[in-house]
This record gives sequence, C-alpha cells and structure tokens, in this order.
Amino acid sequence: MTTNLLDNLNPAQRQAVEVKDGPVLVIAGPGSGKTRVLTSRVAYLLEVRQVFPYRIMAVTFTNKAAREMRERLNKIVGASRGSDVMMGTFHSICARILRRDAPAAGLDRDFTIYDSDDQLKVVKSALDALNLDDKKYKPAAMQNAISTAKNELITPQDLKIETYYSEIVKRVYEKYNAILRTNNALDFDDLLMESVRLLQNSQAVREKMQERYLHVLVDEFQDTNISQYNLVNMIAGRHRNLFCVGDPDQSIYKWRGADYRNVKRLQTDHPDLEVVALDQNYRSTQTILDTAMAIIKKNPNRTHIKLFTEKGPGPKIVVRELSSADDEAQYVIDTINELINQKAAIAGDIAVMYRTNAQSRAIEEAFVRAGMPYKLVGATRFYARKEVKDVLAYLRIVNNPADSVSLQRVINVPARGIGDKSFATLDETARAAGITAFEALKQNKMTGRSIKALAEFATLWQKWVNLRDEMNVGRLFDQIITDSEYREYINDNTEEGNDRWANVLELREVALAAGDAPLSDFLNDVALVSESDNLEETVNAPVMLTLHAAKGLEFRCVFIVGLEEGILPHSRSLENPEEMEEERRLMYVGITRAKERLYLLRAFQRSTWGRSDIAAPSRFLEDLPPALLDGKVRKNSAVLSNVTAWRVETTPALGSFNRATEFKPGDSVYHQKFGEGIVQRSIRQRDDEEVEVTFNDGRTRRLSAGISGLKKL
DNA sequence: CTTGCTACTCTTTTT
DNA sequence: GAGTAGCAAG
Repeated sequence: MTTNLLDNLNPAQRQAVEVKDGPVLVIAGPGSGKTRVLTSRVAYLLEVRQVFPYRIMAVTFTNKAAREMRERLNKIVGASRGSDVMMGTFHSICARILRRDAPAAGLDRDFTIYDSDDQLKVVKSALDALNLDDKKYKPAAMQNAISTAKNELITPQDLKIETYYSEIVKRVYEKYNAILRTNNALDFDDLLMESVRLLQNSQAVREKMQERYLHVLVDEFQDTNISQYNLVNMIAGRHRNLFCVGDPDQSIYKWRGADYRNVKRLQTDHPDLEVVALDQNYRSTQTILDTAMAIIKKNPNRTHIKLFTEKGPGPKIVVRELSSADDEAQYVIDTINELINQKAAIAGDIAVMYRTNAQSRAIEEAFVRAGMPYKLVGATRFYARKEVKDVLAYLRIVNNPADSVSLQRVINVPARGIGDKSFATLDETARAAGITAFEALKQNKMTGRSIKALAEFATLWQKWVNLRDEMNVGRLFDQIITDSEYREYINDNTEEGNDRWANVLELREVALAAGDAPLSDFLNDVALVSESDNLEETVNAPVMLTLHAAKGLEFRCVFIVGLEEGILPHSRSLENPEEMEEERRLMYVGITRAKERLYLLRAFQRSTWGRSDIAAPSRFLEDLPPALLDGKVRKNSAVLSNVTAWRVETTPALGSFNRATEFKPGDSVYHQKFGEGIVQRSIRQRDDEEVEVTFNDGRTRRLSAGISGLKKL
C-alpha cells in the first residue's frame, strides 16, 4: 500500500515525505500537492517508520481538512490506526488538551467555548461593570484589542500602557477575563493561550506531551499566530520532529494574528531546519499560473518561487467589465449556463469568489432568479442564527450552569415574565453571594415580582441538569424543546417561522448524529465548526464563497467578482502597504484556485449602503499580462483623474451620483497638511461631503469637505 | 414586562 | 438599506 503511495509522488514530494527526522519546513506553492505530502508523510511514519498512531499530532487548518486526511489515511493504513492520530485544527486540539488536563489548567472540564457573539456580550458587561460608556469605547474595538493581545500571549498584567485608551483596554481585558472565568467559559483565543500557559506552567503536563508526541505536523504554517507557534514548538520540544508545510505567498490571515514571520522564527529556533521546496504545480494551466505569478511578484520582500506546470496553456483569462453588481451577477449566471451547455464543466466544478460576504447577495439573487441551485459558504452562518443559538444556549446552561451569557439569552425566550431587570437582580444576587445564578435560584434567594416565573424556570433547569447524564444529546434536545415550548414560540406559521423551525430541526439532526457522545463533546464540536466544513461535495451545484474561505480548495472554473478599488483591494487596506500586500496575496490565492478557466469581473457602479457609487477598476487588473487575456483592462484607474472620461463613455444613465457636490472628479485641490491633489470623487453626505483626493505624495485619502478645510485651486 | 417605533451604525476577511 | 439598540407607551 505504502509503496504505491510513494510511487505516485514526484521526486520533490517524495523527498519531503521521506525526509529524515528533525525540524522540516516544506515551502509549497499552490497546487503542489502539499496536503497530499502531509498525508503521505503521516502514512509513511505509520507504515515505514512504524510509529504508533497516538504518537503523531497533525494540525490542519480546517476540520474538513482533518476529516479528509483521516479518511484518506484510513484507506491507506487501515481504519483504526488513522483514527488514533491526534488530528484537527489548532482550536479543536487545544480544546481537547484543556479538557483532558482541566485541573492542571485550573479549569472545569465542562467549560463553554464562547464565539465572537458571546465575546461581544462579555465585553459589554465588562464595560458596564466598569461604568464605561460603550459609545466612547466601542465593544468591537475592545474585543479586537483583547483578541490581538491574547494571540500574542499578552496577559492583562503584561499589557503595555502607553495611552489612556490602552489603560482602558487593560481594565476591560482584566474584567472580561474575570467574567469568562466566573462563567466557566473560554473564548477562541483562550483555547490557544491557555494551552500554551498550561504547557509552560505545568512541568508534568509538558513533559507528558513532549514525550508522547514523537512527530508534530502542521499544515498552512504561514497562517499560524504566535501562540500556535509556541504551542507546537513546545510540544515538539523534546523529539524535535516538527514538520511544517506552508506557503508565505498564501498568508491571508494576518488580521487574525497570523504572523508569517513564524517561518523566520522557525529558522532561527532550529538552525538545523531542513527546507524542501515544492514548485511544480499540478492544478492549473500555464496561463493561470503565469497570471498568478504576475500578480504576486509585485509584492516586495518575498522569496520568489518560480512555479511551473506540465499542463498546456489552456483558455485565456476572461476579463469583463459590467455596468453594475446585478449585471455582473447575471454575467456569472449566463456564463455558467454556457459552460454547462457546452459541456466545458459541470455545475459542481464552478466557484464564484468575492472579497466580502455582502457581495454574495447579488449573485445569490441571480441564481434564484435563474432557478439554479447553488451552494453558499458562510454569509448568514447556520450557527449564528438566532434560533440555533437559542437552543444551543439551553444546552449550554445544562452542561455548564455557570454560563451566564447563555442564561441571559434564554431565561426569557420564549417570554416567561423574566425581564432584564429580574435577570440583573438574579445575576447581582448570585455574584454578591459568590455563587452561580443556578445555585441562587435553587436556594430561593430571589424576591420580587418575578419570583414565581423564576421558580418555574429553576425547576425546569434542574430537571434538565438531572437528565443530562441519563439521556443522550438527541433526547435531551427534544426534552428541552418540549418543556420550554420553543416550537410554539418560533413556529408562528409565517414563512419565516417555518424557516426558523426548519433550522431547529436541522440542529436536531446534528444532535441526533452525536449519538451517545457526552453533551460537552457535542457542544465543543459545534462551537468549533468552520465555514467551509459544511461544504457538501456530493451536491452538483456551483459554490459561492469568500476568497478567504477558498483557501485550500480547487475548482475547474473560478469567477472572481468585484475587482474594484475599495473591494479588492478592500478600502480598509488602501492606506497600509502591508495590508495591501495581503490583499494581493488574497488575489493570488483566488487565481490559483482555478484549474482551467478563470473569469475576472468588475462592475462600474456598485451600491453600498444603499448608495450607488462609481468604482475604479482594481489595480490588480492592471498587473495582468495582456497577452493572456480575453478582454481588455482599462488602464489608469484608482489614482488618476480620467474617472470622468470613462464615466461618460461607459455609463450613460447614472443620475444617482450627479447629486450636487462642491467638489467634482478632476478638480485640483489644496489641503493644509497633505498639499495639492486631485479629486477622485465626491459623495454627498447628510450635511457634508466626503471627498476622495489623490495627493501629490501618491496617496488617496477620504476627507470631509466641511471639517478638513479642503480648498479648490 | 412586552410591544412597537425611531435612530443609528454598519461591512472586510473567521477559528 | 437593514439590522439592532434604545426608548416610550400599553
């Protein structure tokens, strides 16, 4: 079996798979078969090197990747052995470590995992407890600051205070952590950070782990953050068999704390690091590959890998400019139909990719209009839906009665006469007594109007807690739905109500599938599912997904829509060169998903915030090699003043943006700080005007006409 | 305590 | 333009 597997590899891949023990970094370009190499390496360790499965840890980027790897492995080396390999995402592996060694980590093993929604609520109550104004200190910004700190393993105590604002962050962070702790909850970042702390603080656990894991393998290494790096580096600290696979050019999660410098760090920490490069691409045509390289080579500070393929040139890259987002969507639909009719592809071969989830709407509507099936990754995520979160919150308070965020969510859903006030009193009473709300209810500590309703709720809650270990998740689910009369609450016979109930039933299926697994395992898995995990492969329909979600996937035909300045690259990165490089890598990731056909689309006019807006073509379009294109790219866009020219030429009837503005595209202007510049566009705001100006320093800034003191020259 | 209305933010990207 | 937070009335 194994010999077969190795025979199917090319020399470079084979070299990577059979590399000697010790620290290894495989730099693998897109489509070079890195997942295959990783899987083969594990199989090789099991079969040839006779390593016991439980002594191998393999970290993948998504649960889906772990599942696929396990399936492939089981085919190669036999069912049980593949399953005994410790495999999963960083988050799921950390959750497992923390539950197993909960006492050493100072945790209760039934801790709840809070998602970003829950996190925001905790931030809000922290702000509330500290008497801070959430208008002045935006909860989302606070959450972001806390998350960034945690990803860098910075505790509240270690947080540097440089400004008044950072002093506030520190206090909120402290309070936030305290609330998580009383709720017996961890957020996503805690899973990583607490695992690192556990290994640092407990010699016994550390040595146990270090001894056990003879081999540690990490996929998508370029997107690991500091705590993830520390974690694997520590676990591999004894045997030093750290096998990392990654591609710096595909690093697209910097905003989430990923630090591509981990590649450098790996080299510094392991002078004997063996580096293997995989530069043959097996996925794409030469045309697609050349296009991708033309894009990525504009990034400075990169070590050039020259990718090559033995596939032929294939069709040219189709570049089209449509008049609106709706036209763009229609073009996608029409082209998909054409491809299918001409038998150039089947529906399932096709993907439509975009920068922001908001863009999916126009495409989705076009699919619906055409009566065509489609698959949508992300957007309104299933587990973010109110009804799904409600039912999960019920299960969460049963599993972990200290979870006050979940309690607040369901204590009055459906309405049972326990309002915000009653909940606040309950929370207060419990906190004053140093007990959980659950215990406070049991001890009948409550007084006041809602006492009866509270007592009834307490009875139900106690009943479910008693049932927790007697019933499996599916039966408990049904019991809670019945007792809480949730169905009557949600299913009001409107279309929306039916939809919501259908979602509850879908969740029920997941609960039933859990079988006799403990409730805490079920909740754990549900908290850590990722967007692309639910991608149904057996359904033959085009997929819609963000460029980020497309990582690691491949399709015969790829449409990338919204190639406009402000969308891709996103407006938030226009000012920051590092972020701009990441946008470029995102574009690169998108292009390299395509095996045969690539369509790059943009719209002249796109409505955001209900307002129609002219969009300049993406700078990335200008970097495409013209000889490889079917279609023309208009030059000079973002930074130039001929906005007016193509506006007249191509969009005859766009009345909406001819609102009276003081500044017009092309106007020469002067600003006290930035000097002279040219107006790109101007948008009428309520009682001001937002002017986009490209100054002589080459940078484009958005200014308020009213406040900035911008003058016409 | 609930319901319904108004005002206001908001869009990157996700485990 | 939409979803939600906050507020007033029932």
